[in-house]
Amino acid sequence: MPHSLVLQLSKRDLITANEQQVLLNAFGRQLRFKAGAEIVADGSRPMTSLILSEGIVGRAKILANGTRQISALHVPGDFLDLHGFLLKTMAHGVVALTDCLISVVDHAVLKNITETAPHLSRMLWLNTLIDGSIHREWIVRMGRMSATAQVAHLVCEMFVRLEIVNRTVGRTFTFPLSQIVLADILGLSTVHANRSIQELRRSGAITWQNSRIEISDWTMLVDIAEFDSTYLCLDFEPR
Amino acid sequence: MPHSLVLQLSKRDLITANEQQVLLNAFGRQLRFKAGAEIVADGSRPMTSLILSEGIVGRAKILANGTRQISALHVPGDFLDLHGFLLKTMAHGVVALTDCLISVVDHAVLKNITETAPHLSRMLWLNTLIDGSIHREWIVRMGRMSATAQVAHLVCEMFVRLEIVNRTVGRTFTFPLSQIVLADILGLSTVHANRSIQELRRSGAITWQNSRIEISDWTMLVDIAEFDSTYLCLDFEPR
DNA sequence: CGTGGAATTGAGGCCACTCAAGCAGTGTGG
DNA sequence: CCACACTGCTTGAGTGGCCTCAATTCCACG
Repeated sequence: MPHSLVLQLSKRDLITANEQQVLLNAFGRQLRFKAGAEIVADGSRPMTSLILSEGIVGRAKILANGTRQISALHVPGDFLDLHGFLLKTMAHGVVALTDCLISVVDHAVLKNITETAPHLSRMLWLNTLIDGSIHREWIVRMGRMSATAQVAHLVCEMFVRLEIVNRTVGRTFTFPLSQIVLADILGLSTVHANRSIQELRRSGAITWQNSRIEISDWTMLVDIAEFDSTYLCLDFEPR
Repeated sequence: MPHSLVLQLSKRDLITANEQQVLLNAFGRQLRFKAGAEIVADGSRPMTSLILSEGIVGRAKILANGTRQISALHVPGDFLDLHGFLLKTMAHGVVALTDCLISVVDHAVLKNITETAPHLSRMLWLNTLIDGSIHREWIVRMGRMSATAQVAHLVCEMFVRLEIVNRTVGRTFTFPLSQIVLADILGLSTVHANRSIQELRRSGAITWQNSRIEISDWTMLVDIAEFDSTYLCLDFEPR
């Protein structure tokens, strides 16, 4: 089984054997983090970028009043801070939401790829563009959708993203995030996140218990969420 | 005066005379759009990317119930859809919020740059990474900040971004967007956007009348907005 | 069997929403 | 030159979604 990163890239364009080799050679040491651990500190200037191999990770920002907002969610195969390669200074923290396994790539190696492997560089660029596309969708979700629709949208997105890296089984997947974390993703209070999840359950589109989500009615779920997967860039084509 | 795009890139790293030439040679024909015009359609597959020379542009998505959410705002020197180069299919529309002047770059030319000019390619990549960084900040803003703080944050961001491209005069700048558009940016109703602006005016941090914003008390404004410019990537350093 | 974290429920309040009307500035046609 | 539309800003009133605080239940685990 290829690494989830290769699965993700190969979903969007052909990654040659040679390019795969370059990528895997770029991987340095592996790190493990416990759920709740801070992986990259807000304001830091990392010299490496991180690739998630197992677990779920969030990009988070803590506000003055102590509240937290999670601005991105990551599944296996995602880069956690590829943007740090060029942005240099982190404007948010990166936090493990479950136990995680992570691989490290030196920025020097990334720079070398940009100097010698144009197509692979474009695919890494694409990786960050998909990040951005997801961000925009979240902005739309947060700005104009009801709490219940937001939950539905998140479930749709997670299902599709996890399916690409073979972390779904049929119409089900495990999603071991507490409702406290969910609330920080959706920009809601814990109480209201809970009630919104309940309402979505009552709709009959999903069942969700003990970190296990089953999509009982995909059509209904998509309808509630107004979900259109275009923003996830799922087409295989030359880039 | 160099083009605003060069101003923006040169703020973050040295752009050589040769690189500037490559960029300006990439510019194709110019287009004009009236305020309110659709520049790129949601779902389309453009073969070019657009650079804004004059005016203000938004990336927007219309929901089923007819409401609109603007997920990004663009000032002169910004690429409007550089992400379209690799994402291929637009997952949102691009709309002129004022009268605009725009330059066109063929994707083929961009591809050639990625094949032959690694550093310039990284700077274009950086451009899209800053986009993404702004998206994340907006998510935080929308998820966890009060309406008034949101307005304050937007004013801070717009001031800094416009200052880089010389569109500010002292502590003032023109911001010719209606409150209807403002509401679509902030994810609020028009009425509440209006009341939030009024509250910010009452605080004494700004005056805002007839599309002209003056920042009377930058420190107070930053304080209300919890504004930290790190996410705008304003440091000049090798990338 | 006690403990602690997470999920759930209840009650009350506030922030933001909708609907609707009034006002001000600007452009247009008679 | 004025009546008039038209658009955008402002205000009022009433409603509802989401919030806070607090208590209770549930469940995994030592």
